[in-house]
Amino acid sequence: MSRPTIHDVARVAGVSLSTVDRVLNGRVGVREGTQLRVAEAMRTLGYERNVAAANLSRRRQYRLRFFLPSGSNSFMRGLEDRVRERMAVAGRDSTVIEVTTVPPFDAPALAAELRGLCADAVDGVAIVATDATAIRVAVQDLRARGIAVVTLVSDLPSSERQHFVGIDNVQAGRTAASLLGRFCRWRPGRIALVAGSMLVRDHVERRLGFEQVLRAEFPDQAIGATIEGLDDQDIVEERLRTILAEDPGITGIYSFGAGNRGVARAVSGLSPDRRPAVVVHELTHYSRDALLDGVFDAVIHQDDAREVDVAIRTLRALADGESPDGAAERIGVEVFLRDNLP
Amino acid sequence: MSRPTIHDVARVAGVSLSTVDRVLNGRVGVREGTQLRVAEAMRTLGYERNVAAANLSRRRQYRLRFFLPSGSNSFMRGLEDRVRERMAVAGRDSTVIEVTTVPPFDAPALAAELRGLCADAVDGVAIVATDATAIRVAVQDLRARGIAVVTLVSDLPSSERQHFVGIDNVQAGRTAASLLGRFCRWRPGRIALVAGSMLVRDHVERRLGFEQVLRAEFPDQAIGATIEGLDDQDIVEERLRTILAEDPGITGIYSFGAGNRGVARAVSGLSPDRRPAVVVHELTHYSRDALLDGVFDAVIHQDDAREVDVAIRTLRALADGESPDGAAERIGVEVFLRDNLP
DNA sequence: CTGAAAGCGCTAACAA
DNA sequence: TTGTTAGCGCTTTCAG
Repeated sequence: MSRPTIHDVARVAGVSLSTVDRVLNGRVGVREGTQLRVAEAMRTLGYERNVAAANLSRRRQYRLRFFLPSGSNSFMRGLEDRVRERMAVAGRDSTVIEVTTVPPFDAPALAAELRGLCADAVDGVAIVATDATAIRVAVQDLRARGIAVVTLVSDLPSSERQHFVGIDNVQAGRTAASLLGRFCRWRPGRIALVAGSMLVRDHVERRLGFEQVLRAEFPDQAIGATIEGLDDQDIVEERLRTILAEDPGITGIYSFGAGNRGVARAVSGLSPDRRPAVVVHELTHYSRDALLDGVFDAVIHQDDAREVDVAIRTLRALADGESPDGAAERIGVEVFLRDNLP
Repeated sequence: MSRPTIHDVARVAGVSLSTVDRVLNGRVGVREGTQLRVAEAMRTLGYERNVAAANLSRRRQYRLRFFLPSGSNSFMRGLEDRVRERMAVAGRDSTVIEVTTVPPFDAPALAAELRGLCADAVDGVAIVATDATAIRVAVQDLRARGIAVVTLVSDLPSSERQHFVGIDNVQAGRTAASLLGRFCRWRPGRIALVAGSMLVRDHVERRLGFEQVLRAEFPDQAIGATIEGLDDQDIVEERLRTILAEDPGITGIYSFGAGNRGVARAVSGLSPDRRPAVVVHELTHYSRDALLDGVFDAVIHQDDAREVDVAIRTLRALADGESPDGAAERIGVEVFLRDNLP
């Protein structure tokens, strides 16, 4: 009726509680035969350890640390807010969370921070990775010191991070093309691309996915001019204005970096009937307003609150030596229109 | 440094553990003055109860029960699968879950089941509601017996259910219009509507939202014929075929009931260049295939796995007398294209 | 009205 | 190699 406890296991195996505890936790100093008897008892009883009780007894604390880029990027600031919200209530799950911000795109700075971490002060870290060798090495170091590592939002492939919490950016690009292609279907033309920096892996992936789908499925839409806005709204605005003035055949815009405010300003200058369909990334205060004003048609989004939660759960599981449940914790590419805003 | 415990509170207030416990749990038999001293101590220490320890001590079990419609509706069967997945691992959170299926749209049957529930066998129930007075009364009864009640997927407004876990269907309809309007923007025509039954509240709401947006924002698209498919794929297929044959000006189809297979079959009979844009509800095995085949353009979805999780968390919180965190647990209207499928 | 003591399921010294 | 014992933070008898 109620779940079996170590007492039951001990009784059935004919040993003491401590012995059960030892084999349960894979500690040394138990004769092979005894181990087998205990394991057997567990199996027949269908024993499952009560994690809450174990944590209570052990006074277990999960000490986690988030490394986020500093700067004015709205998405990152939102992400930080979400982390701080979790910080405030993390005590309930016996975990303490800390945040460190580091200059964006500054691999040496991040690597230095990571190197400074002490294994008996932190159980796991979540990092918004910059794709650099220094970071890969730092991650390898952390793992060697027994610290769990997940990447958040931006991945670091072929490193020793144990998990990536974020969206598939190729899929995001494909989705954008799928939307824009349909939005412009009966009106052949060119779609302008606004990148942040093609040096950032996410942006390259988004563009790749976009081109794949647009080429294959929407031959009446060509890829027009591509501008690199460096995630700066003013640069984006100015270049985009120029392009739009030069080419009246632009039917759509896909912006896959930051600088949404620049896109909004450039587009809202146009007369409504000439306005192209616009798809951008990340739902923020600004992109939300642009959706509501009818300046943007769709926003491709990743759920930052969910990403933070998943990162926390994943790090806790990893710290306990469990393997996180990938499927359940997947972060999807979300699509927002004016009408399904949260 | 570590969180204060009732020991600390007791010491500061100059009382025993039991007294702290009594005021903590609002039990009777504590002099007013003592109560205040204890409350004061809690405040100054910033005491927060350790729920895990409390549940351990109390050997608390959350006993929850889901009532789902039986029948072949793919979405409901998927929902049931999700509940059963949770059942299997619920023990870890000291909760036991049971599922009861009842004939769909059969209010008396559901009401009878609910009436049979015993308060000392169940702490909370989640029901996929049928909008009927008998159910409202049954819910009132459950609440009177101290059982927590949430509605799932389909709400029962102005009843005593404590929470609704599901999407806003007006918003879903608006989103569909927003998509279809854009998909057909440069090609004036008529959009055909496929309802399940206009007797079901969800469907009425979806249609309402759809009309609102289509009328206001996409005047070049009229609302064409509306068919009532009774959630039966064969009926849907036949009627839709008729309509499509009669009216070559149909640019889009919005199907907001079940019967997706019927829609897919009717549409795939058309030559590709005459094919209307198609938006349907609920991502299932079938709608997924239709998306991949390019027969459907978009699917409006609600995340059933998430709904089940949220329902469980909400019921647990309600059973503890807490008020669930509405904002964090909101279920959004999701949009899937071929390219952002999970 | 208040307090002492036993115990929830598990872990961690410390003995044996 | 194994067992005994005292907690973790809280609840719950049962006395006082």
